[in-house]
Amino acid sequence: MVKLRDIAEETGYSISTVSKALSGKGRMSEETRNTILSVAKQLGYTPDFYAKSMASKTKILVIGLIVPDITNPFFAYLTRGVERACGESCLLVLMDSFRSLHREEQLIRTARFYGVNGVIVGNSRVNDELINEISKYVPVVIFDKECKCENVVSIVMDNYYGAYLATKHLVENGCKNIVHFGGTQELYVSIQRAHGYETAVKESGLESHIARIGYTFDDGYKAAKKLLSVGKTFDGAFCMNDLVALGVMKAIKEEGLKVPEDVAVVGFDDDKQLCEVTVPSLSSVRQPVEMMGETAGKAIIELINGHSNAKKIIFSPSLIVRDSSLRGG
Amino acid sequence: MVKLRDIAEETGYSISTVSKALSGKGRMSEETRNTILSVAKQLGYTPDFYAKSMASKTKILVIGLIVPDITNPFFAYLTRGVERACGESCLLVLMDSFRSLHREEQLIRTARFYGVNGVIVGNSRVNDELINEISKYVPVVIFDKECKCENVVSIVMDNYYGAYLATKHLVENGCKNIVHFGGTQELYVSIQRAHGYETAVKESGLESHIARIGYTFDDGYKAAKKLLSVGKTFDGAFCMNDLVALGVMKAIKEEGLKVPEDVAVVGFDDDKQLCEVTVPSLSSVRQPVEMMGETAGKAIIELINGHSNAKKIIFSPSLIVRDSSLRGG
DNA sequence: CTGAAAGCGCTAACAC
DNA sequence: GTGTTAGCGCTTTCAG
Repeated sequence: MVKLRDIAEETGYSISTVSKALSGKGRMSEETRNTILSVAKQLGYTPDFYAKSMASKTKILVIGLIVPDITNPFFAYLTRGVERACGESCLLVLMDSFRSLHREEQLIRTARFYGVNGVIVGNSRVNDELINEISKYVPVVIFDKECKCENVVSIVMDNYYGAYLATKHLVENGCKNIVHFGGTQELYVSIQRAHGYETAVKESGLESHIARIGYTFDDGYKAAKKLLSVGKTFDGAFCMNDLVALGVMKAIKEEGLKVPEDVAVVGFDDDKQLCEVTVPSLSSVRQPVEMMGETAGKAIIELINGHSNAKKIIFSPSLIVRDSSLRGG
Repeated sequence: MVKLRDIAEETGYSISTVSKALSGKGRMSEETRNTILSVAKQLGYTPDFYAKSMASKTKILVIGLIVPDITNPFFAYLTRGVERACGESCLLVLMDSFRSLHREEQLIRTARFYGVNGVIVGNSRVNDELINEISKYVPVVIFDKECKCENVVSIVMDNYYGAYLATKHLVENGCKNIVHFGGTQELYVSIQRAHGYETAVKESGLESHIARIGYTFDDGYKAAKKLLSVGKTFDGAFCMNDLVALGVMKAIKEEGLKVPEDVAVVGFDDDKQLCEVTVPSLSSVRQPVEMMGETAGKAIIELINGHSNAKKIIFSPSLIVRDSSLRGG
């Protein structure tokens, strides 16, 4: 690697003069500067980032982002939001746990050793102690989890309200018999969504029926198929996520029923790619993921800079109505 | 920030002893080590990554990955592949150009200033000169582009062959009148795919009909709609990508035709989420994106370590047959 | 306008 | 076993 000393030797100037010429800081004759610049270029000089960071007071911010799966659109959008917040002034180190809890813990635990000034944890299943522990060393922003630690801000979505919105919408579209195809019980967001659904259903004087299934297309398909096969009919379906909703829709169609005429369907997540591409297009509860990511980025930067103002930021979902739930009249 | 000196002062040992205790390198009494370790913990010591990297011979590798859009599944999978190659020993700095050519150039040009030891450019529209220029400073791996520079390895997909495969498959399923819903002419991959299609069609004694459209669901929908509305019928459609294919399928259904009975459809990219979720499920040409990413990661590591063996690595696509193109008999 | 010297926080020979 | 010393490559006073 060519370094300042090489340029200094080549030009006959001192290292510090070269440094100044390159950084444009000190005052010097045009000639000197030009000579140095051209020699630097000619030699193919690249400043040593580490040496630079160490010597100068003002270091560039490095943000670590830990996600369970970058191929999941949710986290891809989250990442993009964080990137927006980074702008030109921060580096983003991406760490993927490949859905392994063990690896996620490992990453959270070791991130601070890699020059990372702050860590954003997307949707963690990790226990609070660990977060608590590492937040002593480095600021943390975390998704879908509350944490009372000093250096932690939580970013959460009002899942309850999203579910409530979706269910009410089904009611307003004339559904009398709404099934919730929900997630497993251990996940916090599942519980919240189920809760929102129940509230809305009861408020409307209807009965609640929750199918605890899972998160895949297949889960939705099988559950709906089963229900329909035993003659259990329904005219509305509020689903855990878009994939489940599509599975449910497939089952409905196979039984000769029509969406939304016979059964109105609403999903969750508003994966655009998915929702707008199916026939009929799928209504869904939209989480402002990218904005949440951007907020997370800004929050971590503020934490790093020492003026953290928030502890918890709550985002509201909105309902995107498409064809799958819209009944004329 | 607490540093080695603080621990040294607190324990009464010297800085170097502390360093050795923490790194586990030197030999010393258990007692000394334990004292140091516990004081370090108590003080909340985190090693300075930059100082460490600079002082030690063996630095951790940092790979820069430049993508146009992380929310595009293609690049998400690419990223994941690179991450796999990184393992525990490399850091991945993700840089998103947000589809701005200007920003992409900027990123390519400045990446080397951020402690990045090698750069992977996913699908660049940037001209060769720039690549040429920066490859003098830092090793580069680039997608869908050939480059004869010293420090560059190219990773390419055989788009021609993929298109050929898909078209042949349609022919074998009895299609006599196959339309190619293709991309714009300026993109290299579009040209290649169109070429593969033409070869297959001519080989089979059929006529070629290429609709140069674009890359979205809407593009596909409108183009197919238009064709069908002027009475131009076809019984096979090979589409630029999966989104276009879904658009085409929608148009076909709206005209009262059935897929695959009346028109067989094949997409490109094999976006699983999309292909398996539609009715009928969509046949598609699969690019081994994640593996390509992993290969890219390995290649850049090899380049950085000085033993680059390859200049160009070509991947073959495969055809994933689902319901949209499968005719009984 | 230019250079000498100190120091960023850490590692690694080499002495004691 | 433990401490001394000399850097890593750069920035930044402070002299000249």
